Amino acid sequence: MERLGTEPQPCSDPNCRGQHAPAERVALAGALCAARGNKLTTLRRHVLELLWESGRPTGAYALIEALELKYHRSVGPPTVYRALEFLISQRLVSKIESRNAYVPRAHPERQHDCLFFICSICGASTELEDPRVVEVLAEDAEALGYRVDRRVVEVEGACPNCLPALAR
Amino acid sequence: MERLGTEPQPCSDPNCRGQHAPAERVALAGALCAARGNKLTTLRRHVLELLWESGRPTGAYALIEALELKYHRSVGPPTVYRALEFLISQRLVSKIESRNAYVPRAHPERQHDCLFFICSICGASTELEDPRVVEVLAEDAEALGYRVDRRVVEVEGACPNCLPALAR
DNA sequence: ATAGTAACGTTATAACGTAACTTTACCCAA
DNA sequence: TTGGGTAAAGTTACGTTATAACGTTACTAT
Repeated sequence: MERLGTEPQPCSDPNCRGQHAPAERVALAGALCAARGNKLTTLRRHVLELLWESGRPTGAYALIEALELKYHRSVGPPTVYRALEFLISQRLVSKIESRNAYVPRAHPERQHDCLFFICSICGASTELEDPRVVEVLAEDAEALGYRVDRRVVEVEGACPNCLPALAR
Repeated sequence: MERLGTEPQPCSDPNCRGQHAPAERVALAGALCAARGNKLTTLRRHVLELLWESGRPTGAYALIEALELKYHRSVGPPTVYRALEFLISQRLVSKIESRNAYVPRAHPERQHDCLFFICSICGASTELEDPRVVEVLAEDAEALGYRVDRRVVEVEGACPNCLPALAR
């Protein structure tokens, strides 16, 4: 395995849910890419930064607008989609399929697929790792004779912040 | 609860995975709608029939083409999307979010959300019901303080039919 | 220098989905 | 039976998400 030296270290808590500053996240991402022999170019880093700063699943076209606003660079859809493709391949980002939107991953160094809770009121999402889900799906796949390549697990609902507002 | 009389009865096996003829499925769907005070109109029935006959997740625009071919009726996107919306509301159809495609549900009389296995080679999908997934997600939601409204669980992989072809 | 390659830019278009308004079909009450 | 109400479907136009195809730039390595 690669040595990270004095570079930023991943958080050791599987369910910390990303309570870290965007800059720290992006620095770790750069280190991970380098260790894997890939490049987190300026464009890719900008997209990742915007995702961390957004705080909620963000669409590709919203990213295009944000790139213009914050970094004064005007890019076409293919450019952003390619950056997203790269970030996803590096496990730095996941797509939320039920929203056609993208979120940064808190633990890019991990192999597992994530599980997402999405609040339909405020739009925020929470990433979670639960080996039980993986296990149960693996058993079902086994019973069906399926080989599993990828899991999409998204739970839509109301988050703890928004629930009280609903009761009112 | 409503009485179904001599009308078609749902299959009693939770994991039968829809080994029934499309016509039988559509008849059951009509009975269910009627019992709920809703109408499975001709258009809605045609869409449902096409989905059963397709055998794999099918996009809205593919349905539009199929409607023209099989029933010689030319419809616009809103018409098909409205039919799909109705069928989903009646639990007769689910959307596969990771594919932007639609599948008929084997057990429309059940409340639960389904779980789907999708073969990335042949494109076929398999519907499954697994209370363990629901339970685990409910526990996670509880821990996060989330209220669950809807679950999207889609597993992409290779089905038992296609796996052998891959090894070759 | 220059050839190879990876990333990015550009144009156009495909694929998916919906808003807003009109028309039709059907039911029911007077 | 006729008119009025309502649910469904038709129509037009457009918004949103994603990709194909091809050109350009920039770095790397010899």
